[in-house]
Amino acid sequence: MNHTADPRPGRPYDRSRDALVLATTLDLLAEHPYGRVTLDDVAARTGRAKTTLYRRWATKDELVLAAVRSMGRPPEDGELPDRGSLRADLLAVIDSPWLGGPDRRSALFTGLSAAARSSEPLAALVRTEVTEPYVAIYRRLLERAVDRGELPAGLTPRIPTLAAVIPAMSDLQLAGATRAGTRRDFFVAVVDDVVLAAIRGAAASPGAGGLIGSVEG
Amino acid sequence: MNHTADPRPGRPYDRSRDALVLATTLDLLAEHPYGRVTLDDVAARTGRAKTTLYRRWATKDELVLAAVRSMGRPPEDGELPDRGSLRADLLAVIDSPWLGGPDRRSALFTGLSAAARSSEPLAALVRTEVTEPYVAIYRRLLERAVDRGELPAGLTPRIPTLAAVIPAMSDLQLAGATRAGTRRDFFVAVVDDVVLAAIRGAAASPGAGGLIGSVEG
DNA sequence: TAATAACGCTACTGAAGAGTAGCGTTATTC
DNA sequence: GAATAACGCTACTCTTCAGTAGCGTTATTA
Repeated sequence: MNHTADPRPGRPYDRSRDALVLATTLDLLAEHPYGRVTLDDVAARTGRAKTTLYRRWATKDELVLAAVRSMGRPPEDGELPDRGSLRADLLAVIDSPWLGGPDRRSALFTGLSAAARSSEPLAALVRTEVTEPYVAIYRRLLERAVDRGELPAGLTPRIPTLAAVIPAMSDLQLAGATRAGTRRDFFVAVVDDVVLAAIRGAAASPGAGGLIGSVEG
Repeated sequence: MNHTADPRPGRPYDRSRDALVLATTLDLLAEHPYGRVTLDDVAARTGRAKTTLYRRWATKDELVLAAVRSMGRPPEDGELPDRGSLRADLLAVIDSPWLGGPDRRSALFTGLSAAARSSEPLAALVRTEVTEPYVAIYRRLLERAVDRGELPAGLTPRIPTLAAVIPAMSDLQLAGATRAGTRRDFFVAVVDDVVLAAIRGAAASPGAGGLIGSVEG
């Protein structure tokens, strides 16, 4: 494949399973708390020796970091067609295949959230690679809705607040809500509420306002 | 104080700081992931010897268990006056002093959610001591709203789904939303959206419906 | 074929943390 | 005062896990 490979002598790196290693790291992060994801497990589940993992990534954090980077990005402008309404746009984000769709993506976010608490560089990476692109999407969708006339022009958006509820609901489990439906069901319900409220003007009291934003005066 | 104390000879247990130990355990759980809350820390922060802690609670899990039990319960029917509207009722739940109010309570739920993933008995306890009473409150509030005529009588409630979003938002941090306001601000925004949508009929598509519930036919 | 470097494997080091043993001290009952 | 048991303290055991060392094997280049 790659004819520009380095001309070093000796056996070359076998990169064929690197992607599997990264994916498995994410899988484990979605399943267990960060502290219980061990490199021995990753090695065993991917058929690589632990020492081989350390030849690529110097520390556990660097492996997780690389795994996060390998996730790709949420859908960009071009891949996010205008569905004609704010509700349809938000549902399209939810159902985008990024990270395996809404349920797996949500579980993964839960794991990353916990991992970010254990390592500041990792937290920074999660912010730039996951949070900010995600927030940018919502900002764009709200601009569209304003352009469309669905939302008032004077809207002060509360993007991070909105973004917080859509991608991740780690406490669904705490509330036993998983038995009442999938995570996707939950997100759809939120979207239904949020959009209807925004369009009809949720801001009952000044300063409060709904998740999407508030309108001054 | 207690004249019915056991008549055993020897130095009696000094219970004076037991409550402090339990409270400190919860504080640490709100601050760090479960795996990084150590009994050495609890001992140091409470001025007790680690061995003394083990004379009361046989394992770390039992300590956490006792701490959860010591939290008390969310406000019961009698302590939850009818505020006249669903919105006011929900805000009253949010602002109840249980567990130190909305922000601390939310942080604590985040910690408990993580802890519950590490221990099945602990998960069961969190369900019965935290989740179920909390869910019962929402059920009661929705019944009131139906009685009041605010919500339609044929409502199929989605209580666990609603309960999931109100008490805990561990991923606010992931989305950087904490900088945009307190956790309480977030909950209030959710309530504003959810209530407005429920009252005006959010269920745009059958089967979907908002967080509060859907109406058949 | 010689040199090189990745491979898997086994075995290790070192740190952290749950849980325990033992001891001298202190508060209580009889 | 004697017996008892909790107290704080130090020091330990045991387990888990991040990270490393060394070795025989294998894939590659020159």
